[in-house]
Amino acid sequence: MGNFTIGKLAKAADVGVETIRYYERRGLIVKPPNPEYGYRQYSEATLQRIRFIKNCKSLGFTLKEIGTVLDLLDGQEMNCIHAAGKINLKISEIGQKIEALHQLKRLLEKLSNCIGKCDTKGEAEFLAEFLSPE
Amino acid sequence: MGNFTIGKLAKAADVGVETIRYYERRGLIVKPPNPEYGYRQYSEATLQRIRFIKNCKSLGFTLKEIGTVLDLLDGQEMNCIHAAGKINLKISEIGQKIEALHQLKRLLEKLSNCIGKCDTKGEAEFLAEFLSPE
DNA sequence: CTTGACTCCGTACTATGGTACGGGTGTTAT
DNA sequence: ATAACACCCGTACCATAGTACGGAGTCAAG
Repeated sequence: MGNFTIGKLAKAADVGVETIRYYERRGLIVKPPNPEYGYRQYSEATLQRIRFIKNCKSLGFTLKEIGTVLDLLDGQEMNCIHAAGKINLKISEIGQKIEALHQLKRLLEKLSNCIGKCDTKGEAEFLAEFLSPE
Repeated sequence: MGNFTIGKLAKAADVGVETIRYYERRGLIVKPPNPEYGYRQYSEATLQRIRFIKNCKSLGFTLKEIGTVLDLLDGQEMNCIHAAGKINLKISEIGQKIEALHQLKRLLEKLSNCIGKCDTKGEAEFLAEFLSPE
């Protein structure tokens, strides 16, 4: 266990084989060295990395942004103060996304309520509430 | 106030003029009717719509998804039960995104802590925590 | 009443993030 | 041992979301 060929890894992470190769080309995951004989072997850690990338992507981060976060996690950033700054920036960015999602959720909940009551409200009114929630 | 030419609107929403035209082509915003003479006039409501789209995009939604949400807000979805189902689906999707962002935030906060203490942890360890947070 | 900035519209190009293809080689199930 | 299937690698193609361009019309300041 914990050893995959590229096809197994792709299945486990639920992405295409080509996606994995693409991430290797982009430097998001390391390509295991070409073995003396047989196929490359991928580790559990790589599987986790791919899942992480998928996750972040669905949250609106680009592969480039994800790459810099991975570098931070890898401890590739040698300058500690610089790294800390980047991390804190990301943390506050994430906080903002969370807040925006909460607003969006409240908006849809309100809409759901109106539909339940067969109440009708204009779209402009809803968007106004979204943009300046009370 | 509340009346914009396309250029003013683009500036106010902080997008390109071409982006607005693109959204019109995609049907995300309505193109004001061609006036007898002169330029089209855009309303405040359109500005809000574009800001909404920008916002949702940064949260990882595609333009297609955003379109269906806008349709719901517009009350275009005639079948109430169907609409309510879609809305509730979106709401739970958003809840999941919020949870994922919280996890990611905790992960980076932990990382930030380790850096503060000049403590070092492997990337695999961090990702493992992210994927199965205690 | 002209000149410069802006709009209109169609078409073409770009960047990002993959996805598909094809020819060759390696592996495995029967 | 020989299909049938998986991997390797390079290159080409694709969808999404814009971005740029060119030629014509429009507006508004001096």
